[in-house]
Amino acid sequence: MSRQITVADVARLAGTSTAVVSYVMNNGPRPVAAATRERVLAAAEELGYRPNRIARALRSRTTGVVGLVLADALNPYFGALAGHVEQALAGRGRLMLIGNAGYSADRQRDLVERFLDARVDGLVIASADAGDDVAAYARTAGVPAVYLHNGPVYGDTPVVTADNEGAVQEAVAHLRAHGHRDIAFLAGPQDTGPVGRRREAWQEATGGRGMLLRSGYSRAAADVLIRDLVATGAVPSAVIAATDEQAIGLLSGACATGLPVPGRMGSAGLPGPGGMGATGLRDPGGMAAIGLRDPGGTGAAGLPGPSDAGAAGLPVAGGMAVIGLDGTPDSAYTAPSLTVTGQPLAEMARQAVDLLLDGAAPAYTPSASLVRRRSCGCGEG
Amino acid sequence: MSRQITVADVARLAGTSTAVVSYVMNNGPRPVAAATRERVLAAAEELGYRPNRIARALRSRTTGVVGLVLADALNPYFGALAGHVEQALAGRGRLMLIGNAGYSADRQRDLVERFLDARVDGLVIASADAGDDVAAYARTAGVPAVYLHNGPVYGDTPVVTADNEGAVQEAVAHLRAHGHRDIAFLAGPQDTGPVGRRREAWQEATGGRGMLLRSGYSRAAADVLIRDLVATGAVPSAVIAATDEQAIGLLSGACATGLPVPGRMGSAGLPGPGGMGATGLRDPGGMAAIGLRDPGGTGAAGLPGPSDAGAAGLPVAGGMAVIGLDGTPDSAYTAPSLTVTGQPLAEMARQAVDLLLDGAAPAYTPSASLVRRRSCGCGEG
DNA sequence: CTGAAAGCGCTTACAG
DNA sequence: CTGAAAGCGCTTACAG
Repeated sequence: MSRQITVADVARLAGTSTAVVSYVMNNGPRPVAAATRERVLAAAEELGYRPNRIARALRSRTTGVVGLVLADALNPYFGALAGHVEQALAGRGRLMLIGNAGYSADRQRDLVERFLDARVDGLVIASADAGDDVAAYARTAGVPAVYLHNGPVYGDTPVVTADNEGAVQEAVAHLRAHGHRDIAFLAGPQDTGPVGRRREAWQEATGGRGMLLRSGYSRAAADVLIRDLVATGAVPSAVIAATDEQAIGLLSGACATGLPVPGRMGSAGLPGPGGMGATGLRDPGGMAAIGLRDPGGTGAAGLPGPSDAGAAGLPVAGGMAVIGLDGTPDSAYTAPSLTVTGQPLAEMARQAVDLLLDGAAPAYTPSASLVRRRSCGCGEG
Repeated sequence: MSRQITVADVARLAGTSTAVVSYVMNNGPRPVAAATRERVLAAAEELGYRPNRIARALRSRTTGVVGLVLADALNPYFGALAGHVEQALAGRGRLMLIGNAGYSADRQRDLVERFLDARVDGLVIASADAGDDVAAYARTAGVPAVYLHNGPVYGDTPVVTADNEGAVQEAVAHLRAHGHRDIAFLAGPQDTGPVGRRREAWQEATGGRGMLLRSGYSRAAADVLIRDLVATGAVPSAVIAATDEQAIGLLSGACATGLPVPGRMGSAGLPGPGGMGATGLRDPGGMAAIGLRDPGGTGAAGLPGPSDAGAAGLPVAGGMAVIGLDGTPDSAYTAPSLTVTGQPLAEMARQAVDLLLDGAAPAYTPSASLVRRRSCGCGEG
């Protein structure tokens, strides 16, 4: 390839100065006569001139790049969030550097350092529970930062989140409408952050009735948890999972152990809409009906199957309704389809980007509205 | 914040020149006396000096940033791939710019232009079927590029992919071992790229027996497809889905319509391991046994349930075994758990990065090995 | 409205 | 092994 085309080349061909070329390319900060402008544009076009963003960045101290730090790049919730942030940034002419902290506070800190070194114009932190106030640290270095999804309780960095409390209230009310009285909550291992706020909202809405369950945030962790509960016969009749990942793990473990979701099986036992949809609303008395599952015979495979749990004669026999609180795209195509309170991820991403770039405080907290599908006991989907 | 610390500040404090500071910070290209080196390091430490990467980039024409173009950032397969590329890049001290083409050739082209403007040191293209040879275009501008997962058939840009043919052969052999003779294949809307190679491998391995199905690459598309098939009674007894997304959509639609996966139901009808695992291998005669599903009663909900399809008297009644060909992390926690040929995404990402940075041709095509779970008819998982 | 020139913070021949 | 100086390609006071 030949030498790079520079402002000097364009200026020469247009018969003007480099300053004017710059004014034209950037639409400012000085006005340029229309005729001159045309000549410059024509020259740039003819030469195939592309401004060197690195040189511009060095001189103007702005790179047009924003860094995104993700708690867990492999988690579809954060993955979807990243996609929306990239979109919002692209709409504002910015490029996005991405880094995965993998739930490590050290790695998160390290990532922030590297982004600062790369002279990003700003930082979006989509963090998990742990870690120190890296956004405040970034501001020390003169780089604006916002938290998305979750931020430290103290400190004055703005945080963009969905309406966690409202989401939980909707979920609780909906399960109540299905006749559940005791509604369990599946939280994280420890829960500061949004999961904690969701748990508190659940406690408030239910008066502390119902089990508090905990597992890691992975599908695997929730899968193991529900298998254990099935084995001990302590399965709740309804559970709100703090995250979709956990809800999906619940569904997976339930399927593997033969625990029906959402509700009790019809006598023929098929988990199709015929068997479940028609009996979606339970007897509102509260105690889940004890359904007959696996009446002999087929449970002989030796795995801890449904018959084992059923034989214990515990409430598990009625099955388990599940609601997830994230509303990731994945949740629509689980088996059964997952009822969620859908967080408006695109809107949250847009708010975070506007906040970062304009300092515009979000006008409202985007609300998460209930998406009724099958796992709660509704017949749809 | 105060003025930035520069090489000049460090040089002054260390009593040396800026050239020597640079030599120390970069370990070259000239040697530095140990004593001088110590003084420079101490001065840098004392001042909290952080090299300005923008200035370095302008001068040395290398940014330490690599761009990743993704066909679809919201697809977990590409999401997982992105995570691994970021990891591999971080291991080599590089930062990653990410961009989402959203299956649009135009947007992909645009992204490449912007990354080139940002002076990335290299480009990794994880593209879908469509689009022109953007990697060749990048090389025109002097920027190396590699394809990951998929690349154009012609042209001399290196492509890193998994062993698609081997994966399909394994999947076919495994379904045969389960007693299936006619094995369907779910391809994309059109299939150049890896999906096409997978389809061809299927055709070769099965001699063209079995249905060729097509749907979009989303879960939703495969979900709709299987619902249609159930409605018309044309459900294959075994299907290999070109992508995990499609396989998951199949599972979802199957659950919604009451179509059992993987196989025929035991008489008690529970999809637990007891009902399925014990009868995992079908009668090897070939024709799937027609199981009795939903023997009256519960199918009355009005939705197109299993009884509707079953009443048509077609092979669907035996249920459907499913295998996915990607092996994304998601696939382990579907309901039922999805049997896949697991692509070694981390290894592929590493190969692509090494190839890009060192020009080192991969020593081998990473093979995709079968992960047996439940959806194929195995009792595990 | 336009031009000549300084300077962003580095790296790198070049000369010693 | 070290130093003085040019120069990467822009933007931006400053002077006209």
